[in-house]
Amino acid sequence: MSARRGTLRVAVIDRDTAFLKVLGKRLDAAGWEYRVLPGGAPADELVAMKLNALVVDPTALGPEEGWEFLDRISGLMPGLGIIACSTNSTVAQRVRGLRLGADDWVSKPCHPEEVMARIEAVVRRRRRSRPEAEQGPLVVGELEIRDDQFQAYVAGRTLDLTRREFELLEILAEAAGQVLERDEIYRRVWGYEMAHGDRSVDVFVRKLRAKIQKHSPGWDYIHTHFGIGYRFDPEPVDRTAMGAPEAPEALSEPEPEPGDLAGELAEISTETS
Amino acid sequence: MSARRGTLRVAVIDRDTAFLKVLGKRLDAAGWEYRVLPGGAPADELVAMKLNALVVDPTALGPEEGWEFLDRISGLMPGLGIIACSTNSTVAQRVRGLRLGADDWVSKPCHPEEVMARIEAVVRRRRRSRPEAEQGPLVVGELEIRDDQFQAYVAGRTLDLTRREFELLEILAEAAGQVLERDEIYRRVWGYEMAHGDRSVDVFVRKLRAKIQKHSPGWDYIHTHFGIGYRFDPEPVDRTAMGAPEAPEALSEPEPEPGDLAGELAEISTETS
DNA sequence: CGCCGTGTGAAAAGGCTGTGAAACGCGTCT
DNA sequence: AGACGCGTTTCACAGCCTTTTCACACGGCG
Repeated sequence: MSARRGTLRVAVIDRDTAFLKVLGKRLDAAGWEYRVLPGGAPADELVAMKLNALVVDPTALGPEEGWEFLDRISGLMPGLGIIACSTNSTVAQRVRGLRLGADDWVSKPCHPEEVMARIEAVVRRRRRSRPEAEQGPLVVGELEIRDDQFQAYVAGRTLDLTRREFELLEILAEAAGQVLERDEIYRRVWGYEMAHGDRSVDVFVRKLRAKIQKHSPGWDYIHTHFGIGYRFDPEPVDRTAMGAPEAPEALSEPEPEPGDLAGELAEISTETS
Repeated sequence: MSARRGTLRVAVIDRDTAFLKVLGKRLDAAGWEYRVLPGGAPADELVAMKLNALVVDPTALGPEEGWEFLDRISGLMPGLGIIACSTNSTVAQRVRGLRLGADDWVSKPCHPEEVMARIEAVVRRRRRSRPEAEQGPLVVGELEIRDDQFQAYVAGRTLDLTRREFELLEILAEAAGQVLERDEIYRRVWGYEMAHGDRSVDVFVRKLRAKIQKHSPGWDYIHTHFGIGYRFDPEPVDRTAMGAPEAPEALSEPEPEPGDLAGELAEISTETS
């Protein structure tokens, strides 16, 4: 996510000036990028910030709004580390917060160093379980996706993706092999709930496909799952499917052997049927 | 990993009997599988236990051994959730533990419910970040049902189920062994009340049967209960019941032996009588 | 034997997606 | 201010896939 390795991008939602001051100093010293938000921020804004973690005092948002926020934000941004941090919390509150999606809950007063260690632990937990180096440029098929550039490339040439196009591609590529529902895609890219009948996802998929194919024909990346959504999976385009009437069994087509994950996944796609 | 969904497998390394007793009671109540280890256990033994999480009091292992253990085990089993839990810890100790690889650090005395909530949070985060790692792709008979793909497979080959077909199969398979009434099936798949005389469920059961049998003949999965509904139960097809004139006694037919649960249930079904 | 519930095949209806283009919002340049 | 370029959103329509409906055959059950 972040440019440098070891540098994290964090947002802090709190009004506790003393806490903010002390924590801010430490964050500066560590060289982390951070931003303080006085109160709640629009969800799509938080999505756009590409955060690694979020430190939030639920009580700063109001008695009920805090819980709603935890619930909503954890659903909207899976992968974001959420550390709740409040004064005078009860066991029941902490349990509720953790169950709603918080990854950790620290009781104030607390040492900023410990808060940072817990942020690191939460973020590390996420990265560690992704064997693929997540911080490096993601390379799939002929595509190279650089999050530090907000751009994708093929053979070093830029695809000229717009911001939304890039974010859509990023979301899809990070969940490569997995089928994502339209609603979830919309929620994670646009940051709010999709209205019924909204075709934005479809339209952007089309634009993405066009730009990708222009630079990397010979590969199919985004597959449609009828009635569900889309799946990102780079695979060479199947030439046998083209209208060549002559039986081409001589040239061994890439028959997906059982047990081969790529092969399995390939057959799910709509165009296979 | 674990047999049932929602069930976690945990090991606790501690000597604090009071803590162990209280926590154990809660773990039992929640139905989690857990094991208490008095002291350190060989690393390979821990690996073999296929744990979701590990609760450990570093001080129970000795002044220095605790740190070494955290370091070693977190490196050895990335993906394992590690919750440290000790009395009278200092900020420096907690920071050190978290940096060494612990995912969370709870200070005793603590409420077992909070410990469990924190375990859940740690495991949840690990799972969410590795979607492809099967969080339980429900395997029954020769069938493999993957909800992250909205598809079912036999020997790695997709059944090409449509969305409704998949949802029907999922509902049935999750209630494997018990008979579901048409009304309930309809309500859970379609989301609203079934109109009188609606044959949709029947039609989709037929489609499902066709697609399943095409890929997995030799097994019966969906059984009809006259006047009631359907029951999902994978069982080898009974060749003796077939009116096949050619004597196939050479190939040993899988006779459902008495005492076998699947066999017993089988006799309830319509076609058996 | 007759009734009712279920299996089956196919036609009809409905919904979903691909696609091109127009409309809109926004910031920049002249 | 107005024109312009750019990116995003909305719209309409065609084509295809899915779902629903229907008619009929079959089989259990009283």
